[in-house]
Amino acid sequence: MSKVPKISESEWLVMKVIWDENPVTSKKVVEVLSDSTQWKPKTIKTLLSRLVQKGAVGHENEGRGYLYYPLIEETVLVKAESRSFLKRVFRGALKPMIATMVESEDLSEEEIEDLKRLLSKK
Amino acid sequence: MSKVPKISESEWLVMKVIWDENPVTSKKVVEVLSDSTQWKPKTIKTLLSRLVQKGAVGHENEGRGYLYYPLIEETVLVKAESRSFLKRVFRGALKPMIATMVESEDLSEEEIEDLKRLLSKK
DNA sequence: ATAATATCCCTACAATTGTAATCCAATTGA
DNA sequence: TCAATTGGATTACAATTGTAGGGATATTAT
Repeated sequence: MSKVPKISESEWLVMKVIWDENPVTSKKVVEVLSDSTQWKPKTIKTLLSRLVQKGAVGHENEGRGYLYYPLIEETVLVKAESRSFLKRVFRGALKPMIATMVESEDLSEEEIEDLKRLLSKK
Repeated sequence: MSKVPKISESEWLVMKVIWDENPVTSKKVVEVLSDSTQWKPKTIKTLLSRLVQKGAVGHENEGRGYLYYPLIEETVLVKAESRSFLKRVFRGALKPMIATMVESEDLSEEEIEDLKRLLSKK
């Protein structure tokens, strides 16, 4: 049944880099995240190790270090998180959730059309 | 600017009871949550205290105990959480989020119609 | 060849979270 | 009236999280 590990807020940022750059060295992860965070390289290494421990990330040798790659697909984690969020915040009710989001965030004309089309297909 | 406090997973369950039953005694909160969780009354008391500390809940005297009431509106907390979720999991992109949710959750005919109408109004 | 550097592994340490138990005062039931 | 119960305050304690530092080792620059 392969449980999905819990990924913390900070770990999510690291996962995103790993999904985007797959496979990737820690050096590269540090580079990418140094743009969007204030984290010290050591902090990023710690997060990487924790993700490995959690089974979310794997690695193979590449010279002196590792090449990291995801062991969990982004879509799988995204779905698990979405479901948990939906349950926690909206008591599981999808419609109010979408309504809230659509009200409070911005959508372009085109996106609205796309979504309507998507709904029609259901 | 009144920052929105961070409410943990378990605390959310308590908040929902407080919003629903506002105002409410701890006894009542315990009653309601005993149906949906395995928590001991003491655990629920702890969560209540933490919510008070965080400024999410207030109380006034009522006999030997307190009457608890929310200090933060549900919509405010819901919006804050939604935004943070959207950013963390979907990199802030609303359309993919809705697409994912619509794909993986169930919506009735009617809900789909409602949503289309809602989108049309935007 | 040495010194500087980069990687990993291990350790650190406070705050938050989950999950209560203990202690004390007030209330209530016998 | 005296004991049992209940509610709140305080304390507990391990796991997770945020945020690194230190040490060992390999690599690279001089």
